[in-house]
Amino acid sequence: MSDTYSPAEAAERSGFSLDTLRYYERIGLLPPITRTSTGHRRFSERDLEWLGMLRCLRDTGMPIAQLRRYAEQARAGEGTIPDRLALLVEHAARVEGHITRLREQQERLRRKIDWYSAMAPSAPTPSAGREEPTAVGHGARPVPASSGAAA
Amino acid sequence: MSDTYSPAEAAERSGFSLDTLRYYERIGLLPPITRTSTGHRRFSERDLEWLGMLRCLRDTGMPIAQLRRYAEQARAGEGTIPDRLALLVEHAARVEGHITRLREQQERLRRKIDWYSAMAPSAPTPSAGREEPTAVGHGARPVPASSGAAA
DNA sequence: GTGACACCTGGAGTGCACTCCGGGTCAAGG
DNA sequence: CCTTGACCCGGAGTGCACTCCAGGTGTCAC
Repeated sequence: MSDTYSPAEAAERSGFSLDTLRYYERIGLLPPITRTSTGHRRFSERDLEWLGMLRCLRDTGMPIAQLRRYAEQARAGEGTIPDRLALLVEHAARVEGHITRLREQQERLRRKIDWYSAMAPSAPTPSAGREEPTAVGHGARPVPASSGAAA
Repeated sequence: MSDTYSPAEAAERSGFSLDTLRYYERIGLLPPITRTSTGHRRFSERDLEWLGMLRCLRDTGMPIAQLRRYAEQARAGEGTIPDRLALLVEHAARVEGHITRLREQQERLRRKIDWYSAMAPSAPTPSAGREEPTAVGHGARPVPASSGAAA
């Protein structure tokens, strides 16, 4: 218990680079990390757990700014739990949507690949008017790019 | 047939902004778009289909540089079909991996949300030593960030 | 023919999330 | 002691993918 980790270990275990760990601490995604008497960081088990959460949220596309709000709330105590809950629920919904969109596009990709596969090995310039399936499915996406629905 | 579209229509149908369409033409993701006598672009049905493909690949995280190679090959004729096929297959695999990772993280997120839900409405600072499930599952990710496995 | 609006160009600017740098300190084995 | 490698800091730099700008031309309904 009460194990601590060097920056290098923390980096390895969290998957963030050393620079990123320092950066995260600077911008407040991490609490001030405990230091040895000579100023070297020592990451606690708790820090590592928190890094795991950050990893999860970053991997699912949460922007730094939002992460910051979340970190702030987490530091502010249990009164913010409803806020944090709302934030996570909303995020999970976005992730869900993202996965769905990704799957649709993956399906389209698959069709294109099938078409290429039928093309590549056997048919040497058949010249038959077989159109490329570029426009398969999805009746366009008329979203005027206003909302920040990217990632 | 042989419908054409104004830049605004092309933007609406493809979901790219006008600026992005011009940018894409400049960097060679789009072939030189047909112009009216006065220099205004007219997008063909074919252009729109190609834009749909670009949309699919961008949405699934293919970087511009790779898209460029793909566009180049597409312009180079049918001899490049095996290359294009390989590129898409590889990309589809990456997308698959990405979806998988996303689902894992989504699951973790769900557990965290459950925990917060149990916390928020009923328990007013119970002070019981119930640890946050930040570290649930996944025995860390010891990847030293060397390969470009992000996105 | 005139006002409103769409479109043109090249180049500069933006936002995000890191990543690198240089110059210095610390820790530990031989 | 001395070297080697991990670590410290603030700040500058990078890469990506757009996005905006200024100044000018086209189009079209009224």
